[in-house]
Amino acid sequence: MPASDTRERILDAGLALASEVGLQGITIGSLARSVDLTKAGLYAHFDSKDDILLAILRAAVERFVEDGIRPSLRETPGIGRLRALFDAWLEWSKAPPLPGGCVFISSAAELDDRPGPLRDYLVEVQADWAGLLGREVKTARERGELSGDVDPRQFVFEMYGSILAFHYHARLFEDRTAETRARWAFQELLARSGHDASTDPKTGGAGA
Amino acid sequence: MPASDTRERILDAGLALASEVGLQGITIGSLARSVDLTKAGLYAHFDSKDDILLAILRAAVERFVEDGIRPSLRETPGIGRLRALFDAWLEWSKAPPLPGGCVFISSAAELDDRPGPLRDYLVEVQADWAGLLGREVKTARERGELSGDVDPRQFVFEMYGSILAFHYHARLFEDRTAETRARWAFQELLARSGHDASTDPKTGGAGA
DNA sequence: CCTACCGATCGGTAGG
DNA sequence: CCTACCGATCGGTAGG
Repeated sequence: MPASDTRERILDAGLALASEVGLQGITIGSLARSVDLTKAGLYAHFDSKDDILLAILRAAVERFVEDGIRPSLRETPGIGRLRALFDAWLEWSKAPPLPGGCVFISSAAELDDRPGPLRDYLVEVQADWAGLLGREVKTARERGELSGDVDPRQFVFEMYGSILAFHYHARLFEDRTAETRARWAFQELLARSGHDASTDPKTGGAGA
Repeated sequence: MPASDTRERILDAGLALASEVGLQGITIGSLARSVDLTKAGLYAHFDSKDDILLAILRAAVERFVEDGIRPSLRETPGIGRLRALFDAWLEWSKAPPLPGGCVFISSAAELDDRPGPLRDYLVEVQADWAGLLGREVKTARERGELSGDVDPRQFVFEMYGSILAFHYHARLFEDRTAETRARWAFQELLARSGHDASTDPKTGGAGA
């Protein structure tokens, strides 16, 4: 029971569209056209436009969990896993399985001012993500891979900084060095949090 | 010659509207209503919607230059001025003279994917800003306030990170600690760039 | 899942 | 700066 092939097709097209024009930029008409249905056809699968947008956001989350989080959880808890999560995050922000940028970052800018179920869902999802990263920082601290006085929330705040600056520089400035700079910033964050880089399995890829 | 009072009124209202619903969220009708004109009234002052949006973006830049950059330039070149610029930037991102968030950040997410004069202007303005910050980092380096191996572009990249993470956390998560975290991140950036914090005139405000 | 349609609003213009 | 209007599109629905 694939839930409905058409529904999946709609969400795929919606995800692609959202990454290009933003969630709010999606129009019932444009979405219908991109999936070769009439507008009424869409309403056979969804109740309202908001219902569609929410489903698209959920689909994006599913993909990120599948492609980014799940594989990272196979890494050893602590620094190793934290690094894998950062890499997955960066990879996703580069260009998900999508033409435009990261749907979460662009929709955050659109939604931060508009109360409603869409915003609520995004906040919930992002809080979960920040929480997961924070717990991994704690684990690394407990394992002695990070120094005892590292503040997990501050650490996660700065991880967000690297990713957001990457997204901004890569997409607006079309700056090819953005990825290297983001990795470098993360490396520096690890270093000043008491992580001994000389014990890393792989330290390459950085260098301003 | 105040250029036309009405034009100013339109831009003021447009700026406020843009910060709430985004640049692209502005509608000729909604803008006309918010300034108590008819749509045709707007076209007595502007040629097209894009013309209006561009003028709004220009008005935002003027304000930032006036309120943020200009006063900072009175500070001593180097660290002092860099700190003033960071503070002004953070202050502006908090809530400009505007209800919504920073127009440049939100419009960057909207425009990064849409070629055109609007995007071109934003890129130009942001590149100028990054350049100005970069030159100030260089000055600080030459004055011996930052260590010789600091990379100005990497430094500016990380300043962007702090501001963007602040904007994201404050607006989406409604996180009250966001400002403190951003200042802390900047302080850490200075510290690991060889700046001796003990010589600062004012070091307060940080503390995770 | 389509045809055919709803009232509202979109960006914009003619003419004054 | 307004009235009056343009064709196109918006989100959505009735009825099948």
